[in-house]
Amino acid sequence: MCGMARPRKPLLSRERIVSTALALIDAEGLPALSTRRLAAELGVSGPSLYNHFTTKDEILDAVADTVIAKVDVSAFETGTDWRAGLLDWARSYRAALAAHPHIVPFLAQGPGRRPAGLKMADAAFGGMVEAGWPPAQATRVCAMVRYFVAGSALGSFARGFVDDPSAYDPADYPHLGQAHLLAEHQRQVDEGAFETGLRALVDGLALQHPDLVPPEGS
Amino acid sequence: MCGMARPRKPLLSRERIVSTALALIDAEGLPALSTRRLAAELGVSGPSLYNHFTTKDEILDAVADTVIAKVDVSAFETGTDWRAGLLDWARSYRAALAAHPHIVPFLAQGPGRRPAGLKMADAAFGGMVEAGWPPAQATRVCAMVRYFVAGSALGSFARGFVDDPSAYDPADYPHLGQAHLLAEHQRQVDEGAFETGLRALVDGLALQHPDLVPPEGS
DNA sequence: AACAGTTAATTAGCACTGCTAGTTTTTGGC
DNA sequence: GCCAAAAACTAGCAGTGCTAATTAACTGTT
Repeated sequence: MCGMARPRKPLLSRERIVSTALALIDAEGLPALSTRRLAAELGVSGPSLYNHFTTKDEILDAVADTVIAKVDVSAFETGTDWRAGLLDWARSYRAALAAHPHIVPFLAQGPGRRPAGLKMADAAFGGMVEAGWPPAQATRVCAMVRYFVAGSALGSFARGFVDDPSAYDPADYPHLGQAHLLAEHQRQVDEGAFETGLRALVDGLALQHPDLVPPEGS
Repeated sequence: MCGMARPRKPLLSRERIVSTALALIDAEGLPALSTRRLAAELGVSGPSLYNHFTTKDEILDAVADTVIAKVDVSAFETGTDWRAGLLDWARSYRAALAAHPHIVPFLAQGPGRRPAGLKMADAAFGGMVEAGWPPAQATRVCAMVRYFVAGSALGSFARGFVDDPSAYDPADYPHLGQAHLLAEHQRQVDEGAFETGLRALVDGLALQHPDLVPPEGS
């Protein structure tokens, strides 16, 4: 009987699974990624995936890892100003999430155990310490930047505000204009909120630690 | 036939469904909330829930709403310093999420359309405008605080770091100590990271808008 | 070269999910 | 007193993640 058993050349590989999973999520959203659907996309039937991953969450972890791996932390390696390092890192971080908005909800639920996330945290932490920050405080600063970026990404990319504000009674929200309810308006706000917030965060940190701020012309 | 049809007194109500759903989530986590399980907890069989809610997500939305409804925005009503308003709001917001950590991942995915969330945003926005902030910037500031709180809550409360760091090679992360991988350490970091970050955020905003900061002794 | 063990695909199916359809009985308004 | 709505029920559908058992192709040992 020739009922396709083991093929001459493997049909699957961890890489191929991860990349088509990401493509599917990007194209149709997180809930569209079922094991059967992903397998179909790969030209393979259902449980074959479990020869390469032990669990669906493991696949998603791998996908999340490739997204985080694209975050640029090079600004910390060159020994520049820590403020520039934080700004560059945070912007690159946000950009990496913006490139794949549909996976952000999953990603936000546990950025700890994935190797790329740890590598990123390690680089940021190392850069801050090298810039003179006490380790305990450096840890806090890196954590807060991560929180801010993740929260901002969630608020922006996920299903945000409502599309039809007419269902809401403006009298219930005396200060908020109708415009606040519109998704389009929300998108514009987010752009500014992230930049403004990031700047305020870094400025505030510099204010709390004036000794760590290099003199103007250097 | 006496096969329990409509009872004399209604067994269910939206309130009772929402409160036991929240209790179940608090006790056993978000994935434990299935319609059948929740119905069993209510002494009722499965699809009866759909007489009161049209969808499971609608139930979750209602649960999330009751959580957000506990956020205290009174600091904005009294016409105090906007900095105190922001600080109090953010802390109360975080406390409300910390009280029900298991629902945070759902809550973070779309805080826009729920009435309590809108009410909260309305109060914060109104307070900032009353304190002299231009509306466009007030919107941004409120959004960034929401992002920070949500991101912080997600990073802290969700399944964070790994429990057994021995599975990781320290050589891969030269700066991070083993302690960074421990959940317990992470929890302690979060406490400080939120407060430090919040302060930095407010300080940085005050720095960007010195005209909105009242003189010291008033 | 024969054998064994691992690998990578298959199909069948289990327990569970959210939800719909249709039934039955009680309630509340005219 | 009647009739529509409300609120419970049972049965069941399509879909979910995942396991078990099967088959065939590679790989390494003797």
